[in-house]
Amino acid sequence: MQENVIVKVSISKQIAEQLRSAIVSGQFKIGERLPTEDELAQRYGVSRPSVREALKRLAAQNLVRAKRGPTGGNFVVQPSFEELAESLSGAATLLVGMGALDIEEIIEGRRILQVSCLQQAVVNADDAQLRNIEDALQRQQDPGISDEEFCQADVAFHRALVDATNNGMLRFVMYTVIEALIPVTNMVVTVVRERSDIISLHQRMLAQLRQRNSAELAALMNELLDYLLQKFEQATTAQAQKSV
Amino acid sequence: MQENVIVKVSISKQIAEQLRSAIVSGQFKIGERLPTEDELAQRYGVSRPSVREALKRLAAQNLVRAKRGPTGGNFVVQPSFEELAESLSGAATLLVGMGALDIEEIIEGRRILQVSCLQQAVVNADDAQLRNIEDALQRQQDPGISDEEFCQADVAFHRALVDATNNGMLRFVMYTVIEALIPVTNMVVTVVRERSDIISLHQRMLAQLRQRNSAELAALMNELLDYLLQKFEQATTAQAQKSV
DNA sequence: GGAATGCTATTTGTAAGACAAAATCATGGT
DNA sequence: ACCATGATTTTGTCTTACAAATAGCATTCC
Repeated sequence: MQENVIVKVSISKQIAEQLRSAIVSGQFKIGERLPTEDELAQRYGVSRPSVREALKRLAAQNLVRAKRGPTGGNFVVQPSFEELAESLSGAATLLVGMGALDIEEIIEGRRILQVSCLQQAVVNADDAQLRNIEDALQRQQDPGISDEEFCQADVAFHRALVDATNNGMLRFVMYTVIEALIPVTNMVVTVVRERSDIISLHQRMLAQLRQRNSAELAALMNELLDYLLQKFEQATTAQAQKSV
Repeated sequence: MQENVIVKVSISKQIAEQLRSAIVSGQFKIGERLPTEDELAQRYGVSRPSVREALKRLAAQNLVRAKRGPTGGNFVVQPSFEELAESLSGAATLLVGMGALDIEEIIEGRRILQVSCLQQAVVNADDAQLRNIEDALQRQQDPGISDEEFCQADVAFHRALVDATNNGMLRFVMYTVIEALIPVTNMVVTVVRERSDIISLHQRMLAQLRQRNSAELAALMNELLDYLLQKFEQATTAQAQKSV
């Protein structure tokens, strides 16, 4: 059965790839149950642990989900925006955390991307989306919340802005960018402790969005990012001095 | 040792998460070898297969890599742009393939994002990057290449454009967007078979980029995406009729 | 007769032990 | 001095077994 080709790739990886392509090519439809682990093992002529390792690889990519019991098995799962965006964000924060991207780059990239998103939002935002933005802003204004909650509301605010573009591709991509900036926002908020400036800018942005004023909105976004960058540099130098 | 808390989450997943956070928090540095599977199993009080399943989850996220032999082990791997972008693209094509994003959205999103990237590229592109763009364009012009090679060159062209922004964040994000459009380009090329129009547009874009003409460049990008959208619709209706 | 309860079968989850394969290093022979 | 060979370490894979969850069925009690 085994070809005498020298394959360096581990069996579990091969099987994971085969299953993956079988899934994406539609051989296994969404929600469908794929064969039991024993059956897969038999079909591929390998042991169950190998099949399981392959399935875990797919599970890590949110492609399958396991369920126990008679009606259980490994099911092809509909990858949701949220999960996929989450794994993207995980990758992005990894890049940030390991220093592959520096803060200036991130802010500059976000400036470019987010300004253009706002122009799209000016055209497409409907009332419900404006309300979502306002909700996030309201949460942010509560002085009783913790720093962490403030940052969460901050993320929610920017996500709501991107949602207002009514474009799934933009949402998917921008979630990653927004998430990557969290550490910065976090640092600025916890160290410099300037919530009011951020809130004020957000309020003005929402007002301009309501008036469909694209140019002013872009200017405000630039102002916000300038502010973040400046405060971030303050925070890092302050920390550097404190540690000396 | 085991708390009597009822944990529904599988052990391998828990361990994967613990190892992951240990890695991203810097407890295990990049390139470092983490303990042997036996040692990890002992340390966490679980069996080796469980540890292995956890490691496979991390391997699927390109966080660790295994190597055999005395100097072997599971190593924390430096996540490279290319690998991360690849897994992102996999997620994006998944979204496309499963119909969570429609083509109009993707093209519209790409229009917004890529036009702003080009404006950044106008400012930042250096000679080497311009050469890379030209190289990809050269490859695309060879009439002897297959459709698949043509699409690869097309991707390389657009990637080179994004690389010219000199911004890692943009590159990271845009690779995903570019990849998501491959099926469309592919369809247009294989069904409609119009390479020359695409090449011509690319040539004009490169020329305008060389002249640092931001406005004209944006217009050309819009023209290209309009063209793709139009041809895509032609292709789908043609296929629909053929299948009737 | 109906409903609740427990039993059973199925399927994933976890464990333990063994051997194979790769790769490094040391040792011995030529 | 250099090459080869074997020992050693570590991941890769297989086998077997049992635990846990859960759905379906049967049984029993009211």
